[in-house]
Amino acid sequence: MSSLADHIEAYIKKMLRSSGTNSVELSRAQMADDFSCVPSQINYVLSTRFTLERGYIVESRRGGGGYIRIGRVQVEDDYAHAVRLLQSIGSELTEKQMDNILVHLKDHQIISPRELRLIRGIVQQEAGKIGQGRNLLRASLVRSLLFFIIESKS
Amino acid sequence: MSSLADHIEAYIKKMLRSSGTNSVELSRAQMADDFSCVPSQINYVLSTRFTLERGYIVESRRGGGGYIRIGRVQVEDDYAHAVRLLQSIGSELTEKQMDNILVHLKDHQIISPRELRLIRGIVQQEAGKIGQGRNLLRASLVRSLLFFIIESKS
DNA sequence: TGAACTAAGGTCAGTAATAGTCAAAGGAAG
DNA sequence: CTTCCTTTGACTATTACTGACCTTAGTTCA
Repeated sequence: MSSLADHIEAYIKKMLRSSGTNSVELSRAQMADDFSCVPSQINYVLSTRFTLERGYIVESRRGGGGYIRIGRVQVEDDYAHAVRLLQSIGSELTEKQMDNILVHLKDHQIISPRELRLIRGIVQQEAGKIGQGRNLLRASLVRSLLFFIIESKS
Repeated sequence: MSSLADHIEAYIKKMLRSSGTNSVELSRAQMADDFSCVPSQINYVLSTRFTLERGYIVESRRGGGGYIRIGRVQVEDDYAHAVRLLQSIGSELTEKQMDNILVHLKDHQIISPRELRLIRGIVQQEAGKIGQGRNLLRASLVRSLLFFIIESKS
């Protein structure tokens, strides 16, 4: 049931975890070949799953000896970083923005997968109860829940 | 007597029981096909029977390879009463009502004094940001934060 | 040295595959 | 008959995947 994009994402994350250097380099064509797909599929995965919002940096070079390098953003202090992320939440938050923040925090082990699911569930449930102002509610809810979690752990 | 929605509910619960993992994944279209109904009927069942208050988390994704995943979250007996209290929170909540609930939960050791202060602080902060609909926001915020706390402890 | 060739990677728009929303119609229990 | 729950379907939104075409960098050789 999980899509090809999911598999590619998982594979890259596994490479990242086992790299030790927080950064991996790969060949787009090679990758596409390994997964039997068109090369642009790799770009699709990168642009949907490895965004800056989610805490990843992607660099690349074309031409002979070209490459794609994927790194995780470096933070000195996870706690301070999380607080900054929280502060970056404005008064409105779309579902996609929320997801990016949650995945970012999960990938950096600031919240657990279970907490991520719970927050998503709670927000979905509450947002479903109102007609207007969902983005406003989402912002409040996510800010509060994350603040609570971070505060509880510190 | 027993409606189609009931059958679908029972079927999903049976899948959950026999899954071993406390979570099942299904395809909305497939499900609708199996029960010879329109796909949105599945949404109806999910939104009326598999709510957070009843102990379920529903996640889904659209698009190719899309899915609906239903997970179970279990609440211990100690907290069942608190959950019922949560359910009684309507769509609006005044500051006074909120305080009554928080104090009650603190007195019954469901939340700690620190958590009480934290919730009050968060709600005050968020409520201060908006002009209208404070009671609506308070209800969502308190319900969500308390649910999160209870869920995290059980 | 620079034109032509080779070897990467990037973009974008179109198609297909799912799921979600909402309001209206239907039906059963009081 | 009224009210509440169920069922339906038309319309919408999101996500995945593909292929044609574009850009950039290195290499070769007249």
